[in-house]
Formats: sequence, C-alpha cells, structure tokens
Amino acid sequence: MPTIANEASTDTRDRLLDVAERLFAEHGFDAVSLRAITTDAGANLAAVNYYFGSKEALIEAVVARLVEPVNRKRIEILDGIRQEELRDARSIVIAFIDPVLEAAARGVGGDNRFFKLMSRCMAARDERVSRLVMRQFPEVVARFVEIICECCPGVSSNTAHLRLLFMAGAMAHSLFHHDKLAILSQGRCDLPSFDVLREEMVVFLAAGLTSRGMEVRK
Amino acid sequence: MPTIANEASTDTRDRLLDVAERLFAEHGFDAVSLRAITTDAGANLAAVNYYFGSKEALIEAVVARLVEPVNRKRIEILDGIRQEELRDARSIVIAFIDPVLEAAARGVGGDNRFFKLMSRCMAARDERVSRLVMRQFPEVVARFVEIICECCPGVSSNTAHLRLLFMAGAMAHSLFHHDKLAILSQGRCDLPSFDVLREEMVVFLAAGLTSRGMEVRK
DNA sequence: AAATAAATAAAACGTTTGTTTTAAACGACC
DNA sequence: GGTCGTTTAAAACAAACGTTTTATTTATTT
Repeated sequence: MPTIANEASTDTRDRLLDVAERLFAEHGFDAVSLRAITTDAGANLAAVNYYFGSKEALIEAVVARLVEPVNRKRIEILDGIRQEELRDARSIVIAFIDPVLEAAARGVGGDNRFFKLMSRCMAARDERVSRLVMRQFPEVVARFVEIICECCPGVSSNTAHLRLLFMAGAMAHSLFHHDKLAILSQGRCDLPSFDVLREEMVVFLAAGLTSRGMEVRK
Repeated sequence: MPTIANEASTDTRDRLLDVAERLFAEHGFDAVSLRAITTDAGANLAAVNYYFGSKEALIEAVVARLVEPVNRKRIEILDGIRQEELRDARSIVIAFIDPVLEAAARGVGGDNRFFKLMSRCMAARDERVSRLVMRQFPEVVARFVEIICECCPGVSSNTAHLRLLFMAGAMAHSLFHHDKLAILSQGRCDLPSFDVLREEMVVFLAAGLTSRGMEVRK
C-alpha cells in the first residue's frame, strides 16, 4: 500500500479513475471487471487493489470525484442568488441543473457520464455506494429547500423536499434517456439539442416549483 | 423444453416468476443468482433454464408480466377520459401514475416493486432488457402525447414528448427514493404517506404540463 | 554506491456464476 | 400395466470474477 501519493503514482492512479469512470458510466459497476479497467488503463490487474484497496473503494473514489464539484458549484450559484435579487423559481432550477450540464459538457464526446453514473449509483446493489451518495447531498438539499421555501409562496418544507425530489428525478431521467425518445416516439419526436432540453426542463420544473395545490389556504 | 404449459408446470413456473420479481426488485438483476431464486422458490437449480431457457429470458418474463397490465390500465383510463370531458392536465397525470401506484399497492408489504424493477431495467447492463422496455412503451407514449397536445394549449409534439419524459422521471425517482428523504433531509422532512406523495406529485406535474414557455407565441 | 521504499508485473487462489448433462420420479393415456 | 412425455433432482462444467501472493523493476534516499 502506498502511504503518500507521489508524482509517479498519480499517473496510473488517475488513469485508473478516468477509465473506471467512463466504463462504469457506460456499462454499470457490476458489468465492468477490474481486468477490463486495468487493461484499458494500461496497468496491471493488481493496480486497483494496490491503489484503492478494493473495487468498491474505487467506485467510491470515482463517484466522489464526479459529484463533489457539481454540488460545490450548485452551492456557489445559490450564494450568488442570495446576494443578487434574482430569487425566482427559474433561477433555482437553473442553479440545480446547470452544474450538471456543465459536468456533462466536460465529458469526452458529450456522453452523459454524470447522470449515467448517478443513475447507476441509485440502483446499485451494494448499499455502500448509495450511502456514499446519500452522504454527498444533505447540504445541497438543505440549501435548495431553504430557498424554495423563501421564493415559492405557500410551499412548506415537506413540500419543498418532495418537489426537489421531483426535480432531481425529472432531470436525471430525461438527461439519461433523452436519446431514446426517437424509439419511444417511433420517430415522431425530434431529438432535442441540449439547449432545447435545458430550456424545456427549466420551464417545466419552474412551473412545478411554484404550483399551488396542497398548501393550507387561509 | 416444455412444449405447452399444463397445470403441473405452471405451479413452479409461477413460483419462479414471483420469487424472481421480488428478488430482482430488491437487489437488482445481476445481484440475484439463479441459485438464490430456485432455492427460495423451492425448485431445482435447473428449473429456470428448463422453463425459460436462460436467466435473461426469465428477466424478460418478469418485466413483461409487471409492465403490461400497468400500461393496459393507463390506456383504459385514457379511453375513459376521451369519452367524458375531464380532459385537463390533472386527469392526464393521474392516468399516468395511478396504475403504477395500484400495482405497487398490490405488492406484498407495500414495497415499491414496480418502480424498483423499472429503475433497474433502465440501468440494466444488457441492452436486451432495456430494449424490451422500449418495446412496451411506444403505444402509451403516443397516446399520452396526443392527449397532452390536445389539452395543453401551445404545447407542441416535441414539447409533449419531453414533458412526458420529465413526468416519468419525477414519478419513478420519487417513488423509488422517497424513503431516503429522511436521510437526505437530515430528519427535517416527514416521510410522506402515499396519498400525500401522490397528491403532491399530481399538483407539481400538472403545473409543469400546462406551463408556458418555449412555444411560439403568436 | 548501497539500501530502502514504491510501483509494476505475473501467477495463482478460492468463489461464484450461468449453463449443461445425466438420472430419477411423476402422471396421463392407450 | 406398461409406455411415453413431462417435470424434478443431483452433479458436473467451464468461464469469470475479486483478491492475494510472490517477484521483479524502478525510483529515492542515505
């Protein structure tokens, strides 16, 4: 086991992370063997266990490296909203989805690596993975719930939590599966560009956020 | 291989389907071995290959058995809406989600078997599973898109397709993960009952469906 | 230059997996 | 009652997996 990471080690360590991220997103955690990862990375089979200790620890490292910056960016944007006075539902939605879209845009070939990986995490078989995800989100959730309650009249904390869940689901699902619209619509739907998808999503979710239904009307 | 199913065969065949459905929903397709299924069903290891030919064929059978009645019910409800004149967004949303909730309610112990299984399908590693799902939905998609366009002024076919995708994502995600709200909210959110969750979802999605944003305003 | 630590390489280990094969038991029908 | 097709049982197979162990190379430090 390496005690501290030096320059030589980070080389193949990072290559392992990169390759694992791509393969995990594309085929799922279970479907990708350590042999596939190490071969693709030009490393030895034992390298994963050498640098990370186990396959599960590698998964955790991959997920953390991808999720952390996105959530950090989200909070940054929320802080900006707090200062300016653009505190409407539309801004909230954008603060939620844009960091994800940016992370996706950074991905090679425009593949939806972030959502694919998140979706795989949600459905992952071992709970350690989903627990890792659960650990990364409470702060973001609290911040969004707070601002939703402030900006959307009549929305309670409970409702805000649920609406955030709806938002997350709509975003993840549509970004993950938008390319299947061609089949689902039997060719009757044009594949939307990312810009169009983003704008449609913002409109839809902002309307949902500000909708009035269950609150106690006085 | 059995040529036709008689009474004796359907016994363990159905037991295999029941057990597989439950275990697949709970742990995922890859995580459940044929040994676990056959043992739990009180059958021999070879039974799955005997009745279904392969594990993949068993997965297909399980999914089809679960999805078909839900989509059939959806279309039934849409037919009812067509006749009556309750053609508003709220009715559309209800036609979409209620058959799922009913299927969930039928599940033992109220587990979210349907969405869990659907979520696993979406993230499944072999494309044959997701292709099976894709084959089951075009008709439902077409029907919902049609009625969305009719009921929601200014919504084009492309937009309707996307909004249906948002709906599906919000529903699947929130039903699958609503029990994780306790952790995500750090105890600040009460776990919603199914009735509350349903009503919140209907309000949110109906508002999204009828929202106005991207259409060309004349 | 020798010694020590880090990194890579190669091979083997013990499990588990889906599937196939071979036998035995069961049930209907002539 | 014997025979044939169907269903269950038990065992074996080959392949793939994550992990560990043992050697060898490379780099750093004394």
